[in-house]
Amino acid sequence: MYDPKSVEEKWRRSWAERRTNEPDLDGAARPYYNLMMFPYPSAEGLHVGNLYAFTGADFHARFQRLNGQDVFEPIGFDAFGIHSENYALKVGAHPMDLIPKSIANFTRQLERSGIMFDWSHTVDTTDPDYYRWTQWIFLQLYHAGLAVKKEAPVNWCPSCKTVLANEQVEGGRCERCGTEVGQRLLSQWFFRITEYVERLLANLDWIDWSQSTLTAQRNWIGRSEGALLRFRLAAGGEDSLEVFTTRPDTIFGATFMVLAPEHPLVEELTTPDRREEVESYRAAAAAVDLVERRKADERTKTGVFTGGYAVNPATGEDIPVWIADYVLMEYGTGAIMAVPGHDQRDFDFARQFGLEIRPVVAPADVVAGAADPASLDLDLGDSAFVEHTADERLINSGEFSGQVASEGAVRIVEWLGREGLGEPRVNYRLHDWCISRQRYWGPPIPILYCGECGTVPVPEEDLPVVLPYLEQFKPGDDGIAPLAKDESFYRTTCPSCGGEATRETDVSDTFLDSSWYFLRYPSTDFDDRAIDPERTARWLPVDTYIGGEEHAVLHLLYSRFITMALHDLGHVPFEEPYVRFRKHGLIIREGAKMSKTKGNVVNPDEYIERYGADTFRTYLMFLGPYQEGGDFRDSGIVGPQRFLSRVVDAVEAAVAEGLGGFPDRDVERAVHQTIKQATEDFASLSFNTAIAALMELLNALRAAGRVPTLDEIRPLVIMLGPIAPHLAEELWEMLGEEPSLFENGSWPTFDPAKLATDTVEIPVQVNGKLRATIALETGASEEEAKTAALADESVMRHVGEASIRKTIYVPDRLLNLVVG
RNA sequence: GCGAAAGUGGCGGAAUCGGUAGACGCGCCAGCCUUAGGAGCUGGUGGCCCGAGGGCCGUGGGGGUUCGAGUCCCCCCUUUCGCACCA
Repeated sequence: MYDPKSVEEKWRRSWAERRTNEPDLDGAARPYYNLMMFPYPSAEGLHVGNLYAFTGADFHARFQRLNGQDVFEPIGFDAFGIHSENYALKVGAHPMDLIPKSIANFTRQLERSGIMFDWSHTVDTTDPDYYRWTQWIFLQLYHAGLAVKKEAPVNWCPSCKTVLANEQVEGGRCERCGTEVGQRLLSQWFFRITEYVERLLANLDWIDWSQSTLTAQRNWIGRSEGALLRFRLAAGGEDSLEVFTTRPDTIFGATFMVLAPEHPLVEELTTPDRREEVESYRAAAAAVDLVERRKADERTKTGVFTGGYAVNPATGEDIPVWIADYVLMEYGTGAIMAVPGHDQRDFDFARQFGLEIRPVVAPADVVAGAADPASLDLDLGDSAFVEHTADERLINSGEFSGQVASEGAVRIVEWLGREGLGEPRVNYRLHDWCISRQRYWGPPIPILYCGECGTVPVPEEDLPVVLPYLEQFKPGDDGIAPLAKDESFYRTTCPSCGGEATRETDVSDTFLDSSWYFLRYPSTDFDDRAIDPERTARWLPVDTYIGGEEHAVLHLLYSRFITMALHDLGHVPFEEPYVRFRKHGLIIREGAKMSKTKGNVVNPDEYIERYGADTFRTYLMFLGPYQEGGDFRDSGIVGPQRFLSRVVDAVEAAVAEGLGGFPDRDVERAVHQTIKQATEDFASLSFNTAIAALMELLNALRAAGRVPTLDEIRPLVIMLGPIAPHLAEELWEMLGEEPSLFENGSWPTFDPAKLATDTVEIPVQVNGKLRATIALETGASEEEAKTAALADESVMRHVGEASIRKTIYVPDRLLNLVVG
């Protein structure tokens, strides 16, 4: 009789007493750091998606443990951020009161889940003992010149008079009041992640990560090679327009220029007669929020002519300068040379406003048939010519006409370079990381502003800058950050001159909290240092990190950057934090995405209460391939439940019978086969097939009412350890072994010799179609196989009178007779 | 639009150095046990045809390579996820 409740309670208590899950952080001989993404502790409690992620990571951890590793598996809470703050606002509570309750609830749920967390090393990002070190990291970056203040646009709700995160803007409107959102320029703190972009990119070539995650990071970084070109203004003067282009070969086709509406030279270029129109266009562009502005969709191109001209450095022609919102200030230089012949966006724009379209690239065969490539009329039809071929040629491009385009590009840049009008340039999509948040629920940025000394970092010994308990933490009616309303917080004295100073009132981004939490876990015992050198050297970098793909870019990229920066500053001895990263899949329910509005969210508590944590774990990992996710169907959970209960029956029967050894060769082979299969599956995180293999073994051990021997069933019990740890521990004890399984047990090994069989069943095909299966001695020769096959009635019937033209024989696998 | 992944029984899913498609589980069917069963045990279960010996079809669709294709190649369709006017 299997009673999960009592079994699980018994072993939960035993593990806590024995400190089974707390490795010796200073003395472990084979340290293995198994990390999972720490959760945001929502008030709703633990989501099954969290548990799915953690359970898979725990399967892996326990497998490593049984293989002799000293596994460190910590957990913590990512509790700062807009999410908590908004929830608190919604329910009319204070995050400082709410979060501890949520954490307590999460902890209770996690403790019942059977995951081998080391609860003596947890982290809570909202704890001053944690965020003092988050602030310390800010200071390290500040002193290294990697934290700088600059102006940047933010979303702004004119009704709520507050800054909004991109996620808070829905369809161009404020998610709270429905007012149209605009932009505002604000001075904010940035981390100069772009300084590290080449290293962040280069290391992707060797870190062992899920392929799709690597690709996502590469795309996010968005490296593109091209050139920076300078266009003088036709009106003369010092200023010139700089553009980034990946197609410098098309410069002869640049018939106009387009600037982002916010571009600083718009003012200078605009002629008096155009001023009114330009101003109103700029105002309209500023009224569209950042999110909406980027939604390409079906938006038709808009723009206005500034009245100004620039000089195309290749043709020497004056070309008109326009502004349009399809050019983004934050990419490249915020200005483009428009080549409507070879860029669809420019083409659309030129069509819209009747601007000249001049083709300058053509397929090689077209050029070959032309008399003079420097003067070639080409009809583009309804779209720009953008298809790239290796041999396409330049046309209508002066002395470069007729050259292969890719070579022409190099020549043209060289040519312009001699005039000081251009140079090769690599551009990135990645921007510096804005860490300022004009909100309440985050760590205050440790900076002071002094009338005498200017910007002053808070001295390390004054950390933490404690976030005060503010009754009114709501983002203000006046656009001022919540902390800016608390005089007792922001009024202070300057540590360098002793004069009056004010504190920075923005808090930092949650992603900063999570960018280093894994560095803290092993060092939580120390309150005089963030990262203990010895502990860090022993346990880091992380051996395996498992998490969701939704963090493929931001969190994983930011934490790589912070680690790299700390490495350069001498705080950690490695520059990549996660040796191995594996993404897990997403879990859906009954074929549909889980959501609160649909009311189909799985509440782990209910299932654990009803079936026990072991059954729930087993089902979560059985329902599909871990790295791809799966469909949680209530009807499916009884499978694992029956399986575990049959394991109990089998072990009880084996113990009652009390026999050892391997009396049955086929069963012994099945045991070895299963060990092989399960070992490989566990190593590759294929937990669903590992569980299936154990089910198969159990079926074999119990076939036709047989009772397994103790030796037959012991490996099964051990391999059940990572899957159903409480039950495996109970059965381990039942087998007379010394608890804990995870301290004393070791993963079984298989004997390749025991895998072999005397005979094999192989399929016989005639002309590729299966006609029979025959039993052969293992390793039988082709002749023997053929003889046996031809003795088979069904084979003979299909061979008939025809002669065998060809025989394909794969020993122990297949025989195919080709007749005709 | 770009990028990534994926389409297999009634269902969740196995099997990809090309070699017996459907492991394992759910469900379903039959039988056993039981006063009873939303319990347990045994066996069966891709579809169609059938003269009961077998035959044909079958991994989103269409072509191809091969003795042999779920697996490799080309074209198309669908779904999911990420990015999205990136110059």
